[in-house]
Amino acid sequence: MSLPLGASTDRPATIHDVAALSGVAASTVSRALSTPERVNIRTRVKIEAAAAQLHYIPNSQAKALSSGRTGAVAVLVADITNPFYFDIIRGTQLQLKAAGYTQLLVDTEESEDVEAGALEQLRRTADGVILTASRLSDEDLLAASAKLPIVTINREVDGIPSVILDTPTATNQALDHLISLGHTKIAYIAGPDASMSSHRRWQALEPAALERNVEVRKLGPFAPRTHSGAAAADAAVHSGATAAIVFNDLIAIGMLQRLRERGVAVPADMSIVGCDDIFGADFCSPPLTTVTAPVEQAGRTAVTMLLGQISPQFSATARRQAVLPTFLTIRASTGPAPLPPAQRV
Amino acid sequence: MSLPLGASTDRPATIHDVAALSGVAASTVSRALSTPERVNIRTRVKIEAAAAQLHYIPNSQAKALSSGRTGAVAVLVADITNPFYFDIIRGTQLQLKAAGYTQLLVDTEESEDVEAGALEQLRRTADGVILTASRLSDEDLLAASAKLPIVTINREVDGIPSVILDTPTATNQALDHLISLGHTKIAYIAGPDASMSSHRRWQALEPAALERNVEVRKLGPFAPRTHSGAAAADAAVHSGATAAIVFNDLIAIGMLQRLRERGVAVPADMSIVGCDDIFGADFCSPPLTTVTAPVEQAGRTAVTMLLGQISPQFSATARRQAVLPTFLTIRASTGPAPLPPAQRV
DNA sequence: AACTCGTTGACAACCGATTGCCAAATCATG
DNA sequence: CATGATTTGGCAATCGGTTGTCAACGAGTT
Repeated sequence: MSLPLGASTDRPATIHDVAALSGVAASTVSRALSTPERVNIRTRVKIEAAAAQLHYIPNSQAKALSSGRTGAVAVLVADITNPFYFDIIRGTQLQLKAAGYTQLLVDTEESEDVEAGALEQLRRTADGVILTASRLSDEDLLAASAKLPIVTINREVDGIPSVILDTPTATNQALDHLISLGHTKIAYIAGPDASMSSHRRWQALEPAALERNVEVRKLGPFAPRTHSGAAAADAAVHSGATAAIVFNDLIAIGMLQRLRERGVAVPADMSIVGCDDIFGADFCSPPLTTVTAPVEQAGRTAVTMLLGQISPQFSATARRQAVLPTFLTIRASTGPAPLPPAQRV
Repeated sequence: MSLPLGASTDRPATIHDVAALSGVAASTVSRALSTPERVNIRTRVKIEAAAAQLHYIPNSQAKALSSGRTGAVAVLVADITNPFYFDIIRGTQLQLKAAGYTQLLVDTEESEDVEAGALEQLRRTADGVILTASRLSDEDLLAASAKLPIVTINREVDGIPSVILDTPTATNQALDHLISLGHTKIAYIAGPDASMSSHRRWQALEPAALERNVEVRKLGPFAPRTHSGAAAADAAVHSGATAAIVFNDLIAIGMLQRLRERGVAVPADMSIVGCDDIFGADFCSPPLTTVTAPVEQAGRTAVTMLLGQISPQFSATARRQAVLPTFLTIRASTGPAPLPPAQRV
């Protein structure tokens, strides 16, 4: 395809140009394009022809200014370079484009301040916001949602629609998996203190461990980066655990690297379970046993919910809560517990 | 930090609210905020206080409409989920934020049509565009650049500022590396036909191979995805090559997986060199020998160039061309060429 | 042909800023 | 103290659309 040249060496056509060319008023052009059924079919055809001829593209700024709707939805992520968000971004992008919306991607740099500031800005710029792993307090979130339609992902606040990836259930599955392999001393490598997901998993894990009569110790917090994996690995080894359930794959992969450096064999000496099943989890060494979540679907679902809030035309199918199931994917980073030193000789 | 609540339960403050509160005209408020030196210091203080009290945030749509500047820069990438772009995105995001600009991220889905359409749209929405790995023809690119400031990354067109990652030099280095290991039959796994980078590398590789008297065969094209790696691996094996220089790490990692499935040992039976040094290249198995490029810096440089075009205040430092050096990172996926079958027994 | 009813299209106000132009105010100077 | 030079501040037009209001028009009915 070729860019439409020729007619448009000058400035882009406005609605007035289209009106002049088709011999009607500007308002008629506006109506013909936004509510075609309220305009005579002949006039409409004439206007559409003129618009096509001039390559007319409505100015979205002007549209937003006069109508109050921007046609944009913001997606806030904590860290653009965290592969976990790729699929969210792709999912939202896909669904938004299909509905004729534009995606505004904002990186909050894992900072509450940046997140709050962006939210305030966005109030004018976007018709709604999708918040992933928000760092804000419940009160701030509620206050923000009073001003602007919001859907959260992996964060539950009463009164705010949300999409939750049910990782706690799967981490408990992971616990059973490890127990069945003979592990009795297990570490939980926690994520940032501000992370709801990390808390929820621990809250599920702790009672489950008690019930099954195994020891699970919480270590951390650790930043969700591969290089935090070194500290996490050292902590896990030092704790005497033979297996670790890790906040996310980024840290888990970092641990894999560190353990290899230290000569700790995975899974012979220590088993590792990650979470998220990000890009790379299947080809790291050894391939990571991890909790697989339908992340892209979470993005799509969040968009659907948000659009339901924003525009009545989508609201028929609108739910306000969704819990998406996850499952344990077993690869090669988990194996039988090593024999205790006493029994070795 | 807490969201600024209280005063703003109602709609956001406008410039008129600020003007009313401080007892001046709206235009004075506008001037006080954009050209402070042209306003009496006392008035200015009064206005600033009022603005702060009302949590005034200028409406960017209105600003764009009246001033013609949107304060946004679009970054077009072929595929958001390709890790190569992560660092570009991070680099541009960083630099744009520092300059007070907003980043508009657009996924062109590797499609020329989508790219052209987006460019046309963006003409009103963004002050400039950064194009990564454009699929457009030179003519279309030039036409587009006449309407809107453009900087390209990895694409050279006369008259358009560009940032080039000098991968051809490094792939030739890779060639020498392989030759020094004894390889004489080498495959070049090509990227999409529309990719300039792939062409440039081949154009450097072919004469170099001739000169060094080794055989380099071009195979492909292959889509820049991990799953294309399977076909690429099979093609490489079938060609009889003992080493492959691969268009990018995504394909290279896919090849690694496929080769393992087929029982072809890397690097014992075949050596692999990737390109880009993406996330995962260091922890795949075996870790990938690859061409490391300063991708994030490319993003930053592109922004600097673009801003130089857009606003005179940055133009002092503006260059119009930049070629960024890359280097070969040797990991474990390359090794000595296997002995020819005849010599084995 | 007169009348009603329902459509269709034009006018104008408005969204929230920027900016050119001019008048008022300030200040320095003779 | 009057005058001119220089600031400083306000009015109003403008950006490109949307949308409420209302007049004009055409079709259908009697």
